[in-house]
Amino acid sequence: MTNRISIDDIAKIAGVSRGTVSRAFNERSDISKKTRAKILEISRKHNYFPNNSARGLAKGKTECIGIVVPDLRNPFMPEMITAIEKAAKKHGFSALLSISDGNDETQSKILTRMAFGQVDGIITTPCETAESIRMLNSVNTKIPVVCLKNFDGLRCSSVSYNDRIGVQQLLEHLVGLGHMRIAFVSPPESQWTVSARYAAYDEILDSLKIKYRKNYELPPDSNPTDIWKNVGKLIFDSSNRNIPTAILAFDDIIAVHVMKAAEAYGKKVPHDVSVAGFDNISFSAISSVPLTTVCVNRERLGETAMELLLRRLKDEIKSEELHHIVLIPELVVRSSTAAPHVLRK
Amino acid sequence: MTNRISIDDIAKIAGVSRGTVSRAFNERSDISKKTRAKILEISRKHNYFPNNSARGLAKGKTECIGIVVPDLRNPFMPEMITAIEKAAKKHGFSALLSISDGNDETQSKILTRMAFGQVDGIITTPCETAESIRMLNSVNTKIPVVCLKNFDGLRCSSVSYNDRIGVQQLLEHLVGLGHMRIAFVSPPESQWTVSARYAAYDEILDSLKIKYRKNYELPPDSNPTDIWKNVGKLIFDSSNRNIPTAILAFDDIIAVHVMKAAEAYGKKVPHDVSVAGFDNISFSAISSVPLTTVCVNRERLGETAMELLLRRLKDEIKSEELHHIVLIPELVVRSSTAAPHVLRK
DNA sequence: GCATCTCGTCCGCTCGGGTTC
DNA sequence: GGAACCCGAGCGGACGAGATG
Repeated sequence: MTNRISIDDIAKIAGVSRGTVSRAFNERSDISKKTRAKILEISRKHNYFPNNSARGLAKGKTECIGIVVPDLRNPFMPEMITAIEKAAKKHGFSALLSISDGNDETQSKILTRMAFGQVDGIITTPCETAESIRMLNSVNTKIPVVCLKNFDGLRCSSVSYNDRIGVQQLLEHLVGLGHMRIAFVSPPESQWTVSARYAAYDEILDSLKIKYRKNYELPPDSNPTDIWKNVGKLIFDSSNRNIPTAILAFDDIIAVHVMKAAEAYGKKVPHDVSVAGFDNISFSAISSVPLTTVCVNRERLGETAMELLLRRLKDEIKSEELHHIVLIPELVVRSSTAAPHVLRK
Repeated sequence: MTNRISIDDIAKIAGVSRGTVSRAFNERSDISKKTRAKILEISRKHNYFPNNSARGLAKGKTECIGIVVPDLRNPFMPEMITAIEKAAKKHGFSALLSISDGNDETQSKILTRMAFGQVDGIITTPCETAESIRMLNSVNTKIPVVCLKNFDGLRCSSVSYNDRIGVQQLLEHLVGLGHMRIAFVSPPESQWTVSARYAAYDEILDSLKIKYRKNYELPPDSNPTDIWKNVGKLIFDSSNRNIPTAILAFDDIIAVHVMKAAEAYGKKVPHDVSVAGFDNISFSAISSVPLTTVCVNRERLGETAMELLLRRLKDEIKSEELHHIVLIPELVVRSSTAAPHVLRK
């Protein structure tokens, strides 16, 4: 740090006191427009800007929020983060991004550091372990935490979207097309969201008086680019006598793998099998067969989370007061779903 | 901030001075193992951790780096960011992520704030305007800046990869397969990287004694999911008498659109037209026809950028000393390229 | 003389009571 | 009696000279 020029230097140059310079930068009322303009001009000329740490220390806030996510592999995350960062910036906040790797301990270290003066509040897609929940609840008593998921034991506000309605829209769409054998394909790691969507799948088919159930669970060891091979073996293998006519994938990524697997086994989508996903990631619109899926508005998700956080920061909401906001997803019908082949003959 | 417990409280409880507590947390030598252990234990019990702003102010550093990128739409970015954040974390740094939207002014505000005590150094994919360059050069005299691109006028260290070699590998691959009519498809916005790749395309074909040149430039107004429609009109329209047998796309995303367009016009990839991309984003391995592309190792890119930054931070490198590290990409041959149809008859 | 710890100063800024015209 | 400004006390920790055993 050469070039160090501080508030005192500017004060001296402007011929005012330190406090006045401070007031100029903090948009406070008790300063004349003229003085303020002059000070800002001088600051610009001398390339001065108030030091962030000092300001943070004196104010007891950082104007910075923390974003903690397990990884960025699913395009959903970057889109989500973009929205959060945008909303944060709009309110004068910066965003500290930290990747937990889905690891309890890593997450714990990140949260500790964040909670002690690194950020004013946290938006996170947390790990689902008991230890993680304990930690989040504890951090939430210190600085506000908004989770992008909501599950048992978590005592933090949350913004999420309604999995059940998403699943319902997709299933009703498929059943409406005439499908009676709809399978569910779930990812290797079992998370809360997976169970939630499966439960919805089960119950909604129930309400639609459909008996068929089939849950294909992907093996955990698969190489991310080879998932479709396992999908193929699991579902389309010729020895499988009871192939579903439609497949509800846990998310769009898996759906793409399902389509690829189908193709590899000579099945046409949607002619031989319909496929639907979840999330509407940008790629699903341009996949070889554009994917029918369910869309949650990331912009709104991000904005809502940020707004919830802001209200806690402004003390409009107390830490004991938990808010759970649930957004409604929308069905996006594309070409990967159609009436089952048998019906069309 | 309720719950506020400071270094003084811990000192009092432990029966030592403030300085000793500080030393316990800073791994300094002049403190006995026993005292240190005791202090850390007490801190843990009382849920204490040194305040980040105060520490930053006293030390004159934040242990935080800034990452500034135009957007996260291309999956390349999140992968890049993941690598940087990982490397940063490894060295005890947090990462502040800021999205510039490719906008000069936004970038400028971000950099100003970052340069004044918000972070210790910056890794960025900068805008390419004159104003942006001026700003970066100026910021770089205050805190170290490492760019993930390198272009004229920029006086910052950089880590990038060799576009020319990437293009060369792809072209030699295509020409080796027998292609004589290879077109280049470039994105709407014209950036430095586009010209660099086009220049490489031109010169390398020259050196391979191939005359054919064709640059399809995508219109700027296209909806991100509809790019392929424009590609189709541009390239595969039946009135186009001189359709190339192979297409070199600026990046994988465009390549995917090219493949989709080809399909829409009844052309089979690679039977009727070969397609190659750039970047090897995760999706290109699972697109309907897996894409031939060129791969740069993000892990290395991120790590290298972080290491370069660290050396500046440790004063091993002076700000006047510019380092430009150029990584070599690797060819990844998949199924989207093959010998041209005519040859195979 | 050495390991270990204490003390006072400083980092750069905000804030609010007090002062000035 | 305001509007505009000054002043001094923190904010929580780092650090180095000096004290203690």
